[in-house]
Order: sequence, then structure tokens, then C-alpha cells
Amino acid sequence: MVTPLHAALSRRERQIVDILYRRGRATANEVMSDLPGHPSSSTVRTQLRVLEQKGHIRHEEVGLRYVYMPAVPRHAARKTALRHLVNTFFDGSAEKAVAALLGGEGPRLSDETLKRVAELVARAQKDESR
Amino acid sequence: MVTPLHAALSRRERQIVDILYRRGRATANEVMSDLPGHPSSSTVRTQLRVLEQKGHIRHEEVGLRYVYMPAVPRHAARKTALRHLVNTFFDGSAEKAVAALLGGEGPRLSDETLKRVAELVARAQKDESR
DNA sequence: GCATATGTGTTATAAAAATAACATATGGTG
DNA sequence: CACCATATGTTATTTTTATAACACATATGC
Repeated sequence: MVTPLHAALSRRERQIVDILYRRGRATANEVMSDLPGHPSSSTVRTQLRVLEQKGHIRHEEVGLRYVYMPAVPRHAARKTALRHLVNTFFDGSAEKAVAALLGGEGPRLSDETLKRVAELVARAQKDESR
Repeated sequence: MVTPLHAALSRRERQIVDILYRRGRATANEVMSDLPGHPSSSTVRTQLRVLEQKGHIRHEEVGLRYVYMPAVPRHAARKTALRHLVNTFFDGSAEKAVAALLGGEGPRLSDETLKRVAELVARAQKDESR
């Protein structure tokens, strides 16, 4: 079985890493405020340190505080996540996943957006035939 | 913060539930064989029982054995998973997610498939303008 | 310059998860 | 029918995770 990075994380660790992917970068306090259940600052900082020690995230010092970010670049992580999701819920079919996205499983797409998506498809078709 | 069902699961529990979504239904032994790290049968069965007790999965008796399956229907779970992934990695933009799927972040799409996707888009556009 | 607000580091403890030994049930087979 | 293979159930233990109290550092305003 493939084990995406995600799979190695505990419940809370995943929540934290996801927050970092959503925000790009965040301080301990920002992470804390996004977490459910009002964990204490101390708790969150400890978890951040553990995550860093495990190599999942890293930090930069900005003035007084630490700013944390994922160790794995977003585009790499999302590729893995996407593949995992497609395999788990869409029988490995990217087409089915696209269908779900277009068909309202997820946010509604505007007319504008659909036009751009149509272009994406057209471009992919061109690439394919080369 | 939204807490998808997934988020409430521990590392191993997630792996197990994902296996059930991939397979649809599975016996304890089948789950075991899909899990990394060669856990003992005893371990896996205990985990299945815990997951059931928590309400995440259920089982049917088929002859001698139990066949487990997710408690939440696949289409519902994947909707949640999709939304979470789009929010985490694609700034909430379904369009960006589609772009990633078309652009090779994931399995390559055949010409055939792209044609069908183009139709999906066309249909979505029609729906939209109504 | 010193109290205060806001950081981080260390360490201990409680809670949850993971693991598996051992016990019990059931069906087939010589 | 006794034995073996294959299930499930119970229970205990180890490991990991989650939590937070307490200690220390550094700016800032009065």
C-alpha cells in the first residue's frame, strides 16, 4: 500500500498541518485559533515542536516569534492527497472526480468558471494529441 | 472550523476506513492484508470493533465471518473529503482542483476520457444558464 | 529600569491508540 | 467424534498522543 505523508500523522497533527497548508504559514497562536476545542497555547506549541522534530513542518524566526510552515511544498502534498482521494473514493478515476467537482459535490461553479474549465479541457486535449 | 468525520479518526482508524471505502466491504482478514506493517489479526479485529462502537463502520454476518463496511455512504463521505481537500490545497477553488486533475496531478487522462469530460463541462454549462 | 504582555523551552501527567496473548465458538473432514 | 482450520471475544500491556503547568527570555510603555 502507498502511505502518503498524511497517513503517518495523528489526528491532531493532521489538523495542524492542514491549517498550515491552508494558511501557507502561521504562528503558534494562529494555529491555535484555528484548532477546535480551545487547546492551550502550551499544548499547541508542544505539538508544533514535535511535528517539526518529525520533519513534517519547519519554522522561521520572525522577530520574536516563530512562523511555521509545512516541510513539504503544497503542490507536492496536494498531488499526493489528490491521488489518495481519487483512489479511495473514485476508483482511481480522475474523470469521476472531475465529474463530482462539476456536479455540485463541492462549491457551485459559476458560468465564468465553467468557461475557463472548458478551456482547460481543450488545452489538455491538444496536449494529448501531440 | 469544520470537522469532517475523517478528522475525528486516529491514524490507523483512517487507514482502515479508507480501505473499506476503496473495497466497499471487507472481512477482517482483507483489511489486515491491506494494512501496512503486518499488524496481527487480533489487533485489526480489535480496531474494527472499536471503530464500530464509535459508529464509523458497521458489519454484517455472512456465514461464519463478519463483513465490515463504512457507516457513512461513500458518496456522502467523498463529498466531505472533496470539500476538505479543495479548501486545504486549492484555496476553496473547485476550478483549481479540476485543473490539477487535468494537468497531470494524478493519473494521466486519455483522449477518450477528455472527450467525456468536455461533455460534462458542456452539460454543467447548460445547467448553469437555466 | 521595571512591571507587563507576549513569546518560547522543559518537563510531567493523563488520555487515547495500538498491539497482541489468550480464550471461546463453529464448521468441515477423515 | 475428535481434530484442525478459521472465526470472533476478552483483556492486559506498551506506545503514542494530547494536554498543560511551570520556567525562562525579550520587547514595550510608563
